[in-house]
Amino acid sequence: MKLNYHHLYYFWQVAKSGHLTRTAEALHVSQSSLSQQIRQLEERLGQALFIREGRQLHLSEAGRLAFDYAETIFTQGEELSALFAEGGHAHREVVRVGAVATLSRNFQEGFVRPLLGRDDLDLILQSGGMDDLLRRLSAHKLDVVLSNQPVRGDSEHPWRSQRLARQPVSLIAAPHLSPPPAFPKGLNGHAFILPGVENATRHAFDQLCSHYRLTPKIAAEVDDMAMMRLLARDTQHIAVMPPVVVRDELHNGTLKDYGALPGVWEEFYAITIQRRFESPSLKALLTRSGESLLD
Amino acid sequence: MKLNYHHLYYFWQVAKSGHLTRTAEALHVSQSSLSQQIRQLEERLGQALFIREGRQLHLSEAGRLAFDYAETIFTQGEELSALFAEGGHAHREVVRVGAVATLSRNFQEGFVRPLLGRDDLDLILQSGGMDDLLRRLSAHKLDVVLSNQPVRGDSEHPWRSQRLARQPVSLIAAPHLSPPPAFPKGLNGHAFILPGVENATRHAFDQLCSHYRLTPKIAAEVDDMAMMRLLARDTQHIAVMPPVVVRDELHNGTLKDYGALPGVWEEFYAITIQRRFESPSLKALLTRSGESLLD
DNA sequence: AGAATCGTTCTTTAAAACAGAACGAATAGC
DNA sequence: GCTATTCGTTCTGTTTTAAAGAACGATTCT
Repeated sequence: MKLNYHHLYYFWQVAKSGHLTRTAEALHVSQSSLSQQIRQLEERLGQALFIREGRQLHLSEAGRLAFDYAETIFTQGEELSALFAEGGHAHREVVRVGAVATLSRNFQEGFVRPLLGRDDLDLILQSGGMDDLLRRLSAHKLDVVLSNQPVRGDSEHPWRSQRLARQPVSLIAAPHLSPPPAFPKGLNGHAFILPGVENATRHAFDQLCSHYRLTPKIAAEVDDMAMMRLLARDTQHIAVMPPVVVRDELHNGTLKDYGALPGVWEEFYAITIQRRFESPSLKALLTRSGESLLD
Repeated sequence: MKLNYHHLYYFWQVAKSGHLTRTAEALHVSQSSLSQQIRQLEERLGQALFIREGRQLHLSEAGRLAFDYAETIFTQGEELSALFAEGGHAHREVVRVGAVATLSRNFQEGFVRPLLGRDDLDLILQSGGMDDLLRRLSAHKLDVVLSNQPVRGDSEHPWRSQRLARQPVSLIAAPHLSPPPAFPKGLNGHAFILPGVENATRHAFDQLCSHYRLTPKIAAEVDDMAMMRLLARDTQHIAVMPPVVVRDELHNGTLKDYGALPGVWEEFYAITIQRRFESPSLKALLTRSGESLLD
């Protein structure tokens, strides 16, 4: 015997207002019909949802419980309804990508590039904090989140982290620096622009320094890759970052790559929710080889 | 013209399996009936949900969209159904409290104390990280989250942060310490056990030190209040924390309160979701005066 | 006390969900 | 390449469910 969602809907409406008659008028049904169907729902669930006090209806504890569920159920339903109501035009395919704000813009662009030429779909790009993005992912407001670190999912939030690419991390600074910084010696006398301590790349860099007993001077700690790019360009300090971030500057000679750090990688992850039906375009994005994302 | 949830349910079931006939058998309805009602849903929404290729059904883009909504809708519905199915016994009132793991246990206990004696309700206490707890709050898995810092809600997540109490923060250490630590002088030569930098109390403490030009030695940074309690008890360092955390030790003389820090407070917040129907017991908890929570 | 309000119950009527048969198109077997 | 089978759709009539209306009882207001 299945749960009758129309009965639940009526219950939800009546519970919201607290009045049976008024709700009946609002829904254009008779109060008798409302009353009956709510009673049927109660019989189906095996418990009273309302406590009848005189001619007033109060939610029982079971009713409060059911109301909470009904709230999310029909909020979703009305959202769906509204989605199809607007315009009524056919739904185009849409891919919604979230990216942590600190991620390289070039990488983001590389990721979505195959979608840019297509006029048969809408691309939505949002940036934000990790927490915020994951919440939107859980709420099905995003299809994928790009991040530089994986997240482990649990039963409640079945996230899947998939490494898209890894990128060597280099010493990057103005050209013609003297003495030219070289790893591991030849770093003395230079100051560094580093990713913040939260960053996995920073962690790897610190370990590397510790191994070679280096204590580099830190000029700045920067989380945002776009910001780091600016600082590298406008100071004489050495930035530790993936070359992809400053691809343009390396190309036109504004900046110079002084060599990759051994064993240090910036990694890029795509975080998705396990869905039964993935958008085919998104699926294609995720199964590409990592290299094509970074050139 | 309202959305027909039973049609949506059939659509969901068929979309899951991809086969109309098999689904019809599983649901004990005729395939003609299924086919008809899915068609009615498509007419209602104004778009095809399935693309008929030969005798196969594939989800259209609109169908993918609808399927996502249906998934959350009917997952909720089945959860509700299961909840009432088990036992069938009357639902007792339940209050589910989440507390950030680093929060003082004594405070937590003080908060829920009025509920402990009552055998007409179930109390569920969960601890975890802030993100995790807020997610559970949003999913209606928790009724309230206790934290030492407020969160600002937004339209998507209408969280309400309510300050329950504020508590002076003291210098706490072993008794008979010489020289006895006193604020602001007399802190030299002592090492401190402090809350982590994320903590609002730590921030206030740092500002205070900066104002008096003190640079205290830091022996340890600890986020968890229970851990801090242990360290204060088992070392000769000075812990900066609210006395409520070590109420028992202060009482039996294991530890001593060397005085409150001016203007530094540990604050306690209750974070709730704006709900139409609050549990009356929870409501009572939240409207108590702050003092009764801390003694 | 009397009138009005509100939810429930009973009976009848309208609407829907449903099943079965016929149909057409696509796949599978020979 | 033909036939048998599978699978979704459409049309018809039947059954089930939802809805409306009237009568009722209880509560609240004046």
